Amino acid sequence: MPTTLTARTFFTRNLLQWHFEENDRQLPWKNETDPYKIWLSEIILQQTRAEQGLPYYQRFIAQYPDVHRLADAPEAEVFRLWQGLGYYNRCRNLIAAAQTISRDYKGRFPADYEKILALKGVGNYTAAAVASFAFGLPYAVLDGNVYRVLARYFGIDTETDSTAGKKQFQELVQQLLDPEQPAAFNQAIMDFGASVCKPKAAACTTCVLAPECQAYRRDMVDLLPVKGKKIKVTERYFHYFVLQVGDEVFIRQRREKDIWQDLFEFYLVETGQATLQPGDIPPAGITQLPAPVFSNRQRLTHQLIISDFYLVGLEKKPELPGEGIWVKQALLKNYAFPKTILSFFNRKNYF
DNA sequence: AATTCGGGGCA
DNA sequence: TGCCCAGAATT
Repeated sequence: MPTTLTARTFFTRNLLQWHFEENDRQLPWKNETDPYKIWLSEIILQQTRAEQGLPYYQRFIAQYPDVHRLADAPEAEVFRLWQGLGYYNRCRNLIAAAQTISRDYKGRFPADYEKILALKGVGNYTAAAVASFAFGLPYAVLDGNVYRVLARYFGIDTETDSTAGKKQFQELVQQLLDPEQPAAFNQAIMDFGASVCKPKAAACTTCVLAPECQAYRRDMVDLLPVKGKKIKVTERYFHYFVLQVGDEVFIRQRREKDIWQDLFEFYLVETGQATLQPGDIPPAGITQLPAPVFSNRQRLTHQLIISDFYLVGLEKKPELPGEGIWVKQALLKNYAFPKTILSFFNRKNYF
């Protein structure tokens, strides 16, 4: 799909005009110039809606006003602040990048696209966002909004999750970028995708780009963009033994390469079926199978986690395989848990 | 090139 | 329910 200069001009000019006139929702990271805050907001917002990320952003800024504070914070404290936000490798990479900036760059965020891109957890999108918003560098962002807006406006049916698609859209948006005002362009195209050219129920009747929009012209708005990959959801059965001795509970940190890495959980027995079978009993001094006191289903992108929780009161701490710690209930708030575990805490009549 | 990393909002 | 969200890293 070759783009004419006329088309590029119309698109970019009208998009920027729309953005200038539109009173869109103000968010704390908009019109922000501190690269630390912009970077932090972008990491939090990866695959995350603004409404969901906003309270986390506010708590992070309050707790860690600058990159040194974040770099020097205890890892467990940062994870506790990230608890519930998901994609926890973002948190791990956030800490690593903060330490790189704090130590290698002495707290001075690099004003260089390649150096920004080299930071842990920073890919093409985030590097372009920070480079443009913080330093006014001419790098166009390519996120879910941009794919959608461009696929529809130019009538592109290339699969957006293919290598060819990424390349095609990346080159296109970079051509469309107004190098005189990269920050405004990037903000505009993402805001436009979020509020006008929405995934469902796009506001085509009032859209300022509709006159030149290929998808609108061909009545293909709901067919674009095209994604190729299908996701397969695996069912997993977790049996959590809430082992208690006095006012202490046994928890362990998930270290394996799996979901919820670095978060804490109870003693886990994972099986291939919903009901616990004789022989699945953990070596925890349990002589007979207890009945679950609570159940939970959590849907992740690729997995459905079905959990049963068993309350087990013990006289003395048993010998358990692997690593783990006994924690007083009052101190559980210092550890980061996945939502499945939090759902157990939040249930009525806990302990 | 394909998978896998959370969790929530929406029709 | 299925799709999507200010994506990135790993295999």
